[in-house]
Amino acid sequence: MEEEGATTVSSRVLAQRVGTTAAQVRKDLSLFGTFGTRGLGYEVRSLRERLREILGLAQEWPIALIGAGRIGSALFEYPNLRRRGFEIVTILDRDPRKIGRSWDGVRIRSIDEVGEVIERLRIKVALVAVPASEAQGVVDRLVGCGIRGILNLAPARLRVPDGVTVNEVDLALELEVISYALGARGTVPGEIRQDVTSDP
Amino acid sequence: MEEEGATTVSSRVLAQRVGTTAAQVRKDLSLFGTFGTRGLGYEVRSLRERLREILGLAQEWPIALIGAGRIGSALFEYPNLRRRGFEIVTILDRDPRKIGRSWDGVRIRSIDEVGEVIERLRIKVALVAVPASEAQGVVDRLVGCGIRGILNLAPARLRVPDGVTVNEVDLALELEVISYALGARGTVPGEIRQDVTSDP
DNA sequence: ATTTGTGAACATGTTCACAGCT
DNA sequence: AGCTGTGAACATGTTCACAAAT
Repeated sequence: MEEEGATTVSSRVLAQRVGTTAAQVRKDLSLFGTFGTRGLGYEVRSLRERLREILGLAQEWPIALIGAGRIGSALFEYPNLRRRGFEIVTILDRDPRKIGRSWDGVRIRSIDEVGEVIERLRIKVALVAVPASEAQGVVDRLVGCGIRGILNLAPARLRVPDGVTVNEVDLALELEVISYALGARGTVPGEIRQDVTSDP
Repeated sequence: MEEEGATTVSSRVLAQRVGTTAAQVRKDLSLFGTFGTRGLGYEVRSLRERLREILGLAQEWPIALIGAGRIGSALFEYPNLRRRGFEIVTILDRDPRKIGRSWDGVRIRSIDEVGEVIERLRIKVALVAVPASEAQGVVDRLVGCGIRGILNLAPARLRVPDGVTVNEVDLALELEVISYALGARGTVPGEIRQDVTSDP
């Protein structure tokens, strides 16, 4: 909206863009403080900036990519990560044939170097794209080296100590959700809503 | 559990495996019917079978992959989809250099053939892996041809008519969730819980 | 006139705790 | 004795509706 030249925006318009209600937007924002001006709405630039801070996105996040297979490669090339402030700064694998190669200037290192690299590059977050059977072992090493957040693409349920955040993305599971939604049950509660209800 | 030879399982054990509580498991199951035997628990094989039916997973789902780029390629090679009952049976792209090639015996076709292919192969679900700028256009065509479910990997908010299910996977967003969780706020409400609470 | 921020009302989701069955 | 299925109690999340601010 900033790029579109908008200087101010109401909860109603925000809600429309995002697929929720105006009241919801206001209540959600209110949990973090007071952002708007009554009668006017929210100042786009300052709202954006405050939200970036709340979400921890004011900084760039250096990311370790674990697994230089096909999925790892697709992730590495995925331009959206960088655009959104996440930069893959190291790639780790255990296959000797891959170690030593570079992707776009980023060297693929041995997983054994994980401790050294993570410390040197101050990495806190890792993208795990290894086979499911290796995922828990890799994650244990990562956590041991001080990684605090993990985005896991392997279809494996990971066990991590308190204080480490894991986010799982399982594409087969997402397809299963669609499968259920298409069942002979009509519209399913909990389905993604695309329609906007707004204040009366 | 079936492979492990278990013939019967309690809500408590199911809950542990899945990261929730025994009461939650029982309540959730009860919404779909009555599956267990008091005093004994659930019969593994029959529970599995009933759940497969409820989720619509008793059948194989033929899937159309839209976009033969890097992400599309990674998805196509991803063995887990097939293992979980989803088989990519056609690949559509608009790049003439890709059309006509085959991946592992599956021909890449022009997106213009979408209607014909979807009908012939009885495809109801598509995996959209095209650039964000093209996503809405592609989805409109898919919906026009009778696709009922879409798993969207492009970071674009899609508008679809009622009766079509869309599921969005946005990796940058998942990293943002981690970014927020790592903020100086301690443990965050809504975070994935790994600890199991069970009935007393 | 317009729009926020927020208690209060309402709705949905989770846990408790126990009767009822094996 | 052990475990399910489920109302009732409790907790969390959403919407309403309006006073306060510009």
